Amino acid sequence: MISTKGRYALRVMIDLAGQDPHRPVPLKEIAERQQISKKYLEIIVKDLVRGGLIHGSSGKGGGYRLTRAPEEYGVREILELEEGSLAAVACLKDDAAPCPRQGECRTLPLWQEYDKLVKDFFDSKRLSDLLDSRT
Amino acid sequence: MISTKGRYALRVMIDLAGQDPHRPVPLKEIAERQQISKKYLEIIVKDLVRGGLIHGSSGKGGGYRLTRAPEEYGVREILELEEGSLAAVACLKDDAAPCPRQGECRTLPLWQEYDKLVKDFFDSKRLSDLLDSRT
DNA sequence: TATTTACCTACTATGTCAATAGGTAAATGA
DNA sequence: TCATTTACCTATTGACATAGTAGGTAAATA
Repeated sequence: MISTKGRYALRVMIDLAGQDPHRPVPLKEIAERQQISKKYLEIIVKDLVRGGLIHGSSGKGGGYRLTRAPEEYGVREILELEEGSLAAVACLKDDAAPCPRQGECRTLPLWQEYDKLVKDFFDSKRLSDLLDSRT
Repeated sequence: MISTKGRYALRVMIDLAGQDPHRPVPLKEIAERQQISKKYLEIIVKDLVRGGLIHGSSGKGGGYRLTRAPEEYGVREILELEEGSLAAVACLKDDAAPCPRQGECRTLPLWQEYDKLVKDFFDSKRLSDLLDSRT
C-alpha cells in the first residue's frame, strides 16, 4: 500500500503546481489548504528538497517552489522518494539479498511482470496530469 | 508490498498443483519442499481452507488437496485471502470510512486507475500459469 | 491404540507508520 | 538592528502490522 507519506508528497506537489511559480509558498499555507499537520509535512518536504524536486528558501517571504515544470515530474519519482521503493516483493528491492531460490522460483516471473507494470504506470503519469482541469 | 503470507500461500498452491491430485499432501512435506516453517504455514493453510481454496483431511494418510483445477484459481483471490485486500491506498479499502475530501481530491482518479490495473492483472493470472512448464 | 495428521488459541519480538516535541539557522521587513 | 517569519534539524512516541513460535486438542487410520 502507498503510505500517507507518498500520498501527501503528491498532494504537496500538486498544491505547489497550482500556485504562482515565482512566489515561494510557505509550508503553513500548504498545510492549511491540504488539511495536513504542518509538523508531519516538514518530514515530507525535507525529502522532496533533498531529492531536488522542490527548493526551499528561509526567512520572511520564504517558502517552497517547484524546480521544474509540472510536465517534467513523473509520479513514480515522487512516490519512490517517500516510499523508498515501489517494489512489490522484498526480493525485488534494490538492496535485497540475492535469493537462493531464484533459479527454481515459480513466482519470480509473476512478481517481475507485476513490478514492471506498476513502475511503467507511475512513470507514465506526470504531475501535470493531476492538476485541476476546471477553468 | 505483498507480504510473506501472500507469497507463501501462492507457493503452497503451486506446490499442491504439482502433486497427485488424489493424494492428500501433508503440510510437513510442503514445508520441507518449500523450505518454509511448518508452524507458520499452518496459519496460511488455515486461511486457504476457510476460503474453500483447499481441503484438509486429518489423521494418518491425511493432508491437503486443491478443491478445483489449477486453471480455476485466479492469483488475485489467493493473494486477497492472505493480504485482506490489494487496495493501493487506505481510502479504497472496502471497510474504509468515506473520505471527506472525495469531491475535490486530485489524486483519487489516479488511485482508482491504479487499483483497477492491479486487480485486473492478478485476476488475469491463473494458478496454472505459474506451474513448471519443463517436461 | 499408537501414530500421524489437521486444527486451535495464545504469545512475542521486531519493525514500520504516522505523527509530535522542541528546538536552531537563515533571511527579511520595519 | 532586531523581532518576526520561515526553513531545517534531531529525537521521541503510541499504535499497529509482520513474521514468526509455543503448546496444545481433535480426528482419522494402519
